[in-house]
Amino acid sequence: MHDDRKLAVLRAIVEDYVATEEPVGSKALVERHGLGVSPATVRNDMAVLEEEGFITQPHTSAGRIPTDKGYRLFVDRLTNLKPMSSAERRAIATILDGAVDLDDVVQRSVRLLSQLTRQVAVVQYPTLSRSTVRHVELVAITPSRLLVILILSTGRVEQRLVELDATLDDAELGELRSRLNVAAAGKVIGEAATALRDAVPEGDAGPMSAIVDTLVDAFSDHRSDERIAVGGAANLARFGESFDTAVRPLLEALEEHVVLLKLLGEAHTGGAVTVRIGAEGPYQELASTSVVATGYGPGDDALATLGIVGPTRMDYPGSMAAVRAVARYVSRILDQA
Amino acid sequence: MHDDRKLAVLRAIVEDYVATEEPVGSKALVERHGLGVSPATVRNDMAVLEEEGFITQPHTSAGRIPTDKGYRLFVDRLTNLKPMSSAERRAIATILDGAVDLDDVVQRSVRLLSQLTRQVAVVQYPTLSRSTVRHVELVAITPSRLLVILILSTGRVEQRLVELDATLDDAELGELRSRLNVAAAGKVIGEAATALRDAVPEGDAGPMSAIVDTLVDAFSDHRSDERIAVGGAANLARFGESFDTAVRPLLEALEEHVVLLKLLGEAHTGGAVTVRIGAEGPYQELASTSVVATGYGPGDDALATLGIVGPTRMDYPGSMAAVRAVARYVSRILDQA
DNA sequence: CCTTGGCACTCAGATCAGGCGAGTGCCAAC
DNA sequence: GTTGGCACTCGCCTGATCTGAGTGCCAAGG
Repeated sequence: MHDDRKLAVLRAIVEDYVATEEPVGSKALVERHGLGVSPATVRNDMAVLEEEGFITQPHTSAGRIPTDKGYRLFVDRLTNLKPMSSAERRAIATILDGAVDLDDVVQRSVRLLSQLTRQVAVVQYPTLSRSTVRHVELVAITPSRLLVILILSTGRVEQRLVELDATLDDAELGELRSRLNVAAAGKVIGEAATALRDAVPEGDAGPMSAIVDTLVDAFSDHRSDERIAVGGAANLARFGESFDTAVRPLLEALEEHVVLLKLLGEAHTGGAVTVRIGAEGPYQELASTSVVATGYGPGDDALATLGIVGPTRMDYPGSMAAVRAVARYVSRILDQA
Repeated sequence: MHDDRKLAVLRAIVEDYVATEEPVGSKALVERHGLGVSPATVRNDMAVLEEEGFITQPHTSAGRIPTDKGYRLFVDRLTNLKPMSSAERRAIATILDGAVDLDDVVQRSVRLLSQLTRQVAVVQYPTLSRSTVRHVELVAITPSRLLVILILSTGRVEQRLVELDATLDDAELGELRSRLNVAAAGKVIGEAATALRDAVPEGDAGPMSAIVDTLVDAFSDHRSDERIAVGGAANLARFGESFDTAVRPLLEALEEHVVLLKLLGEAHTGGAVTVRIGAEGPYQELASTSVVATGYGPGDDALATLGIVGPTRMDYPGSMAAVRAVARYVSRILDQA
């Protein structure tokens, strides 16, 4: 038996099943794909594939459907990323180029990804941890209340309100501002934190100390690391079938941003698009969903992750191509900013 | 026939149907509620209620369920807002008091509302349109690139990047900054826009002009008016029943923030909690969902709207109480800020 | 005039049997 | 190694039957 024909059969099964959502039988297979052999031959191949665990029968008198292992093989060895059509490329470019700020880039990316793949899209906001401090700004709201604004290289802006014991005039405020910026500007936030701490005189309990505390707190505040945008939940409606086994757990996971981050996080391996299929990894509740994700960020740094979540029965080549294309384009935009 | 008993029957039907999700028959009714009359009597009442359009039969040999009109009467005349338990009050207080900034307040409110009501919660970010300018800040990133930061009274921060033809030193920057703040600070954004325009010398094409253009653009940018937080979508899983008629259109609406805003917007009538039931209003696709919403904001201004969306068959008294409680508490927090 | 027990009637949903047909596994022939 | 033939399996569709909750109506009682 030709080993590559066996693979061709697997590929055909995956493609048909993804397209039709129905178990695929030997006869339909040879008709739809020009395999050049008889159904009987295909049946033999399928028997072997089943024995090896790549496909399975939902019930005795039905066709075959791919197992997780089958999808895995398909993704790893049989997938040539479907190149995006030029229309799609143009759509990505025009939609993302219209963005006015970081928030908008993320929002648009989510929307775009969900439309391209017709799946649920997830985009993590660029993390603080590797970004640098661009500027610290102080704004007096009243003489004793200060708004501390932190501007990061990624374009993210954090703000905190500080109540002071003392009051400050404009000159003192200006002096404080410049001391803060000298200490922190241009540094990665980890280093900025220590530099700021060092800039506070030993035993100081005045405004400077209070502000630095607030800033350091803002640095280490992982809320921003956990920020995530989700879009295309309406696409869940399309897998009306297994509501309880697939849709419900997924909806729950989408609310749990921590879980989502973990799911996406598995992807963080270089520039490649990562695929998690079915029960791979933890989260058994999500056994019937797959994740296609990749890192993105300016330069070669993967500051954050974006991807899609959908049923294991999904169009992997198309999804992977879309995820890669969007990630590349977003990265390019972040480069310019 | 006693008219108030008829109403009692309607109330009982609504309560039972909401609780059990099943059409309620005359016998079950008298058993569960101490109506003090026989099933036959109730049947007569029900026949009248049906004739008047408050209840209906899904099919001949079934019990009754409330119509939209029935729910409407129930909400308008038969509902005493369920007071929140003291535990619930405390939960609201502790969760919302922990918020660090406006974004966080909104996020927490959504989460809270969805948990209290077990429905999908929607919270609109406070709108720009009525808020005032607290401060304008300029930050030079390079001598010719400026980050313009707009801080509003609601705590919202908008930022824009401006490319200048000229370069500016620190002194010039400071002077510009103070001119901008003199013109805009403390004003409602509409007035701030005209004041800023007036502050630009006739025919000026320099930095001041470019910055003012950017600011005015940020004012009129309605993106921020349309910002919305959605939470608790997982609760949709609970109405597994009518997936296509109820869940799908709702999921789609949740993505369309414009639609959501319109839905919530109908609520803007003073401090009261507004209820839209089923096919009331436009959006026929949402015929089987109801909206419970109310305005909120500092003082008596309703800057924005928050509420929940769920099946017409929902616990109105509970939902209304929760919406009102959260809105009040959020308003109080905005008062302090 | 309202209420109540009685009673015949209706009809959705559950249960079951029979038949259909897609798909399989196996085998003998090429 | 491939192919046609063939008996077999079994999920699902269809139609028939049964059950029971719930109704509408009526005649009797307060």
